[in-house]
Amino acid sequence: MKQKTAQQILDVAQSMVRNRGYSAFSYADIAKEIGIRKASIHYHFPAKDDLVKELVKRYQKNFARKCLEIEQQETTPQAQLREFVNLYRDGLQDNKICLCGMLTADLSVLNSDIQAEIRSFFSVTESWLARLLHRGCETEVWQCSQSVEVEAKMLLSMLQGAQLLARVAEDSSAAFDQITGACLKEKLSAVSD
Amino acid sequence: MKQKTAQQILDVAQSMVRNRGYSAFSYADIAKEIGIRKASIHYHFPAKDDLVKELVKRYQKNFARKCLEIEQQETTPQAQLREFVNLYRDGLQDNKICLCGMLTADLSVLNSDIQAEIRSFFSVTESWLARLLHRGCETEVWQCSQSVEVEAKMLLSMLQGAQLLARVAEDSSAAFDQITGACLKEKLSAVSD
DNA sequence: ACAAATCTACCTAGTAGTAGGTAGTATAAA
DNA sequence: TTTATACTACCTACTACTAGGTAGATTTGT
Repeated sequence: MKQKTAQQILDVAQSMVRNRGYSAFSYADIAKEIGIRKASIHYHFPAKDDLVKELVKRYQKNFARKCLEIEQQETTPQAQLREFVNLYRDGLQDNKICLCGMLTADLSVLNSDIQAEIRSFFSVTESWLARLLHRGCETEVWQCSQSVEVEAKMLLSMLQGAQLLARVAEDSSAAFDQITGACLKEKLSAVSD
Repeated sequence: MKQKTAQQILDVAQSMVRNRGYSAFSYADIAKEIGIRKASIHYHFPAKDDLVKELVKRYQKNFARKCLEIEQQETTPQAQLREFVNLYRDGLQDNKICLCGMLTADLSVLNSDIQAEIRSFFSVTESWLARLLHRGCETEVWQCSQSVEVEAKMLLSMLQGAQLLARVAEDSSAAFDQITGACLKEKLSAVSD
């Protein structure tokens, strides 16, 4: 039961950042949502930046865990790529985008500690995706016209952009699927499922 | 000379929104930058939302004009696509991204008027790009595996995402070029210039 | 003189953050 | 076993400051 409130604060904060961004949520918002006082949040996270930094760390940890789970499934690279893309569908129907995607938009108002944390997130994710693409090329499941690193950057850009553009559509998830589906079709000529 | 201050306000506001986002700039920031008082800004734009709405309208108008200029150049579709992508390089070195891309991240804190204005921007841009792709397909300059509309959405996503991800790189413009360059290579097998 | 534009001076409501206090719980000493 | 100490997790009540916004006087251009 220990640290229950702290977790709750992080959960609510994450939801708010993913929906509104860094500058558009306050300790008062979180306190109201949970039903505690602002000061209690300051007890767990002295400053807003402490909270957000912790948020990014936790997010990266969870994301890395999900990636590892995908990696450990004994399926084709195509299926793994599809699973990876599916991670980005999470929260879309509630107008939430990737925490780090949102914070990248807010990057210039964040302190350098958090900036570094965000950079790290993308760096790690990019490497993971590049490794997946590399496995696909090695097993000749698909061919990579350019370096897997650049291809990974491209895919990541497309995913972040698709999340963003999905927000302006009536049905966010459907819009996201349309865009990424088209991209997957190109990357993975024929997918079974 | 009429409306000189209003233009100046819009210019500074645009720069700030593109850099920090909607919630992270204030009338006080603009006033300080220009060297006038907050109240003077309220004279030209009674509420923040009036200012931002005007901002989006002006942005769309300028963007549409640039697109028209590209369209009227008597070059290949490839060159026009390249020119279009180049529009998205503007401001990157100052950590600025597309105004509407940024505001899409802030979408849930914006009023429905501005939301509609942003939706319109993407709708128009998407149509323009789809038409360009269509011309390319018709003249058999390149082949479109899927509908030009979906292809346009995909490209737009990639551009918005590339702008976002470019922010976390040391050299934003270079990162942007790397990502989009790879994408253009795929789309435009061989480009002359 | 008139009107447009800008000013000073203010308001209300919110922001992050702090000071100090209070239950309840765990630990340690007598 | 009682008592003293300290810690966790919250609270109320505040500070200093910033937000968007307004009223009304003053300046500026025609």
